[in-house]
Amino acid sequence: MSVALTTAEALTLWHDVAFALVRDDEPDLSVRQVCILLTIYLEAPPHTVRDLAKKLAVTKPVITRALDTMGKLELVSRRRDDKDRRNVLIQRTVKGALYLERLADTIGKHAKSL
Amino acid sequence: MSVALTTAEALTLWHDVAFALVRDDEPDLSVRQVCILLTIYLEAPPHTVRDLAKKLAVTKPVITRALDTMGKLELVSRRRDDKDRRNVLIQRTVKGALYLERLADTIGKHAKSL
DNA sequence: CCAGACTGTAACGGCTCCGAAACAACCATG
DNA sequence: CATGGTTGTTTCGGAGCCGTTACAGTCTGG
Repeated sequence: MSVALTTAEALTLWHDVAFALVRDDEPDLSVRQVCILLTIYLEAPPHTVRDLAKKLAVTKPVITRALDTMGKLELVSRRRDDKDRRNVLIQRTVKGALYLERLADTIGKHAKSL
Repeated sequence: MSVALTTAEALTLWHDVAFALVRDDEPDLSVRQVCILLTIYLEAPPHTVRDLAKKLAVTKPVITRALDTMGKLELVSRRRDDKDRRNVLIQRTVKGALYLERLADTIGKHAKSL
């Protein structure tokens, strides 16, 4: 699928979704955090801190802290890798999946009404 | 125009754009700030602090501070209203227009390659 | 078995943001 | 004019995120 958007359409879409996120009750995630969350849910597992840091071109502590916060929100969970106990495997959660489904809904709804 | 997106498409689009924003050299704007900036550029002037606060359902200091930061980045400028000197009129700038044009490009590019 | 390389994490300092409340400048109505 | 209501801003305390650096646990190859 290929979608052509005018400048105004693209900006209106972005505005509407950002607006929905701000008005939402959910605590605001930073752009970085959303990016991390989406990477976890869109790309195939397994995900480690190192891999995510490399993919997003940020330092490892950024990933650790983002996992801390999103872990508290139960959008994501962590587990030690039994094969190599240095590794931490990042896993999806039901809440995280629902959160992103709602986000996709919001985006889709506003794209449809452009 | 009406654009239908699957869940995966919507999330991929959001991820790609967020990723581009994170990797960008520009200082990251928060979701709130982008929302304010887009409101200023998409809706018809004049814009006042009070109006923006009401539209986005945030307190006035949030707007003031966002204007401070974005003002430093020259994405937006302020001027006293001569008709009513209590008011501050928020104005667009060349840099701000260019910033949003680039954002629209990024969105459009990734929408096209869905 | 142990030195070195690799994991993820904690600690530090700096910056930004937030909401509530207090504030200063300004208008308008009597 | 004075007073009450309007505007935007500042201040305060608290919280979050960031990058750098330093750390603790784990593997691995000689």
